[in-house]
Amino acid sequence: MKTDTVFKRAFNDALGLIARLPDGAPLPSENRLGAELRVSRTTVRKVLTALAERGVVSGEGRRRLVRAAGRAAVEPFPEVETVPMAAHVERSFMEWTLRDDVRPGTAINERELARRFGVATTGIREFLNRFQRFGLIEKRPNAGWVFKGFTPSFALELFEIREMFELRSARAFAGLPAESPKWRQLGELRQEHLDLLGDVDRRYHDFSDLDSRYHRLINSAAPNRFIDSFFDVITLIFHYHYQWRKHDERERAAVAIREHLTYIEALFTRNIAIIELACRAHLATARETLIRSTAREKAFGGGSGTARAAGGPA
Amino acid sequence: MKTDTVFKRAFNDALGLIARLPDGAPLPSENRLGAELRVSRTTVRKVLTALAERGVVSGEGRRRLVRAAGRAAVEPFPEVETVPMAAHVERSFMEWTLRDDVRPGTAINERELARRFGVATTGIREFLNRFQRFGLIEKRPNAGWVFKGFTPSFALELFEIREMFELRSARAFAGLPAESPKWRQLGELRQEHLDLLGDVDRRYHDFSDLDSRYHRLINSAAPNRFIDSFFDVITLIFHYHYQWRKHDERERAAVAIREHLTYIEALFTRNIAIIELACRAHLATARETLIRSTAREKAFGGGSGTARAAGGPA
DNA sequence: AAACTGTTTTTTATGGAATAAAATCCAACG
DNA sequence: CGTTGGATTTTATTCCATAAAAAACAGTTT
Repeated sequence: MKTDTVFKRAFNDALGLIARLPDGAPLPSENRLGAELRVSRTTVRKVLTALAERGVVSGEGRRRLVRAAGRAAVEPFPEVETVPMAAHVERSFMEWTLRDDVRPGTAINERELARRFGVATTGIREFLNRFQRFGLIEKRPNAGWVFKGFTPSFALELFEIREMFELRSARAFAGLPAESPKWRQLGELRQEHLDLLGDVDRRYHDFSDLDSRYHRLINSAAPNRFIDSFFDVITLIFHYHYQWRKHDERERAAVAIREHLTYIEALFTRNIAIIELACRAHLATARETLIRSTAREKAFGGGSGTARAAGGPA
Repeated sequence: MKTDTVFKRAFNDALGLIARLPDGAPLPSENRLGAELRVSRTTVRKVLTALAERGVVSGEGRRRLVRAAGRAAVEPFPEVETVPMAAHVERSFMEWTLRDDVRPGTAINERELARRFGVATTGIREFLNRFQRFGLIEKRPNAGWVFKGFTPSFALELFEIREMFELRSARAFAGLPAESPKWRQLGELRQEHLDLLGDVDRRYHDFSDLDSRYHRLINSAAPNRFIDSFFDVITLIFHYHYQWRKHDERERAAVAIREHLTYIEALFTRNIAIIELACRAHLATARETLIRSTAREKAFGGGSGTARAAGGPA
């Protein structure tokens, strides 16, 4: 059966929305709410019914009002029930590979993962098919999947492409006309970097998101769907990687922020040679960090997961 | 239920194998047959049983013999029953978009495609999830898929990446040591090009495959999973594109072969500047061909398929 | 008429079951 | 002892059913 995470997320968001309205205020129209909550009217109506049942809104049809009295008592749905299955599976999979230190070459068993993650095999299959493009798994028809692993060669291949793409985008960015709004956005990001650097001891874990937004801005100078798609790979890898390798996290973030700032200044000069220098320097550091971490993963023992040997049929 | 295309394909291949053996010859062991037919022993045994039923082999266990008498009478399974569902869906989808001239922005309806292609919706979903990375479709959660189309911008973005990758690989190829076996392979491919050019009037449709093998050899000089994956996109697009746009096909193939030959000679010089020149020239021609064809597709009317408007929920 | 809500239809997401194919285990043969 | 074939177990593929969500349709109200 389809999960109702969409409804539950929308319900929770609606609670937040209502909290900002005064007692007795009229509710926005169903269409407006739909746009706000990013769901169809069907789901909006379901949310409204649920809110009415809990006494947070009163009235019917066009005459629905906010009831402040009920607001405090209403429990939102627990966070876990609002995450879509696809996201849950992705997260579970990445954590499985990282926590259990799954070895390169390990066979992936659909049924076992389904059991482990608490979903039907269909969900696993769908995830694996989508995830294939990330280069970490490989399909052997009629014989399952193989986990190829966070190996040093994975990191090297990833960064070879990343460097090509990033240099190309940085050059495109430098060529943007002075009146492009992207220069302003770049300035804003510079400020965000400075703010984060000033408070890096407490907020270093915010860097992952800032990093992604920065590189996304650079890429947006000359959009290309294949580059965007590749950047999804980077984002995913770094997201989980940062989450998992806590060692020296603060220090690594601080270094990266400073490199970004140099890179940003370089962009403002619009001098290609200077830009390439800053860009390459930053990517080299990032590559070293990732490679060091893959090597470490390999050196450690462990590897609990499914471990059927992986070879062709026959 | 799982299809038995693997069995049927193996059965047909086994018939071909047996045709080459003399009457009364002993059959290879089950393991050997499995390796030959590229299936598991389970399937080999199923094939052997089927062959025995049809009187093409006699005996049991280790004492199975070829019976020439029966061979001629045995019908192989029809070709269609030997193609795996995934391949069938892919082909149907590509033909659908090309033949019906599906417009950019058209919503893709899982059920309708399932009916049209004669498979369950699961098969369509799986295909779409895998196919997403090709950049021709896009998913809108809970609201289906959109066909983004063979637009000129698709062709431009495709070729921007292709050029980056191909130049990089060509440079790597030029740097291979003289004793690398790839130089010999390159020489063999040069000969194949010459052969094909000599008989291009009859064999121009063989170019698609040669093209793919040639570029794959170049890429193999410095393997990178992301480049290999991107090359799958190219291969698919060109495969169907060549199959569908028959106009000037012979002429286009002849031009491309000549460009390849120039490119190959350039590689043998190992002079980077010359190589880049030849490579860029070839890619420029290919890009023009593809762009011309996308423009044409857009100019024509038609667009029969599912045509629900594509927008976000609400 | 435009924007809204009530109702119905269509479509997607997900679990489950049945079968093909692969993998494994085991006894017998050479 | 290594290889082969027979029997069994495990796993992947595929179809189907059902609930959630979106979309379309049809009146109402302002």
